[in-house]
Amino acid sequence: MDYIVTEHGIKLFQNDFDLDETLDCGQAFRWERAESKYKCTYKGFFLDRPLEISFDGEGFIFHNVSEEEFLSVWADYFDLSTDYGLLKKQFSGDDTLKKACGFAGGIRLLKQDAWECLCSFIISQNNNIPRIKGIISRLCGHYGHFPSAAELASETSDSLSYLRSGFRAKYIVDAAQKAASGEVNLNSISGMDIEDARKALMTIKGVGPKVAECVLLFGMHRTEAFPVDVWIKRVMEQYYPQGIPDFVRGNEGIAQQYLFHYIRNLEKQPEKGNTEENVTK
DNA sequence: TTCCAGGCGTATC
DNA sequence: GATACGCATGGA
Repeated sequence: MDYIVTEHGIKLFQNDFDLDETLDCGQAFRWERAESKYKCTYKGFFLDRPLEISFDGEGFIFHNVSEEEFLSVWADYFDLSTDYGLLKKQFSGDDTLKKACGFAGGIRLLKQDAWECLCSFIISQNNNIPRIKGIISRLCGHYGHFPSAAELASETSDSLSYLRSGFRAKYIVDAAQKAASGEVNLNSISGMDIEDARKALMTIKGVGPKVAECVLLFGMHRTEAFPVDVWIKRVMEQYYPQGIPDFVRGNEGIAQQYLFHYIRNLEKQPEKGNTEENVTK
């Protein structure tokens, strides 16, 4: 790890890392881009620990962070011990993945908290990213932090109406009650065989295959987890009718992140000739 | 107005 | 086990 300690905090020199691509790609929902004198700044949280992080054109500044905190918290959260350059090199044996890595090669997989991740992806179902962020923001605003399972276990869908989370409120309550009672033990699930882990997570109401996979990938860093949402379904149909190539095995989830970002952007800004813009009116 | 969003529960066959 | 449908909310 290449970093220096400065009077403002830590300055990290890191390849394969882009703040927009990592913090605003739909894997985490509590990071906001902030105005600053730097090229790019984000403010957000891991658990109850706040962070302001900037890119100044050459390095990543972890504002007012001690070396001890950087090494024990943030280096792990940003998965700095994984060589994403090497992974991308491996992925580039496949044409589509090569393009995806070239498009958003600065994505890193955040090692998030399992409980926050479970709540967040329950909220994400049949929803869009701005609204997911809004609901989570109202939730944290209400408690002053991201509420624990124990805190949410005594809520009801009525008492959570201020979230405007719709039909998902009852699912949040069920997840909180099961996690708080120990009926669902996120800590032990994280170490289970992945099939057993999926089943255990799916005993929660509102947790199906997609949400379970997201919790495994983003909240338990199980990089072999492969969430299939509407976007990835399109990728699979269009590019991988035979399935994801074998050499990706073990890192399907990381490949998924590159593909997700790639396909979403392709459809947002379609290349010329690939649209229906010019059909007869 | 209608459609859609990082899906899932339920009913029905 | 497969498939169809409703679901809360809000932005486009």
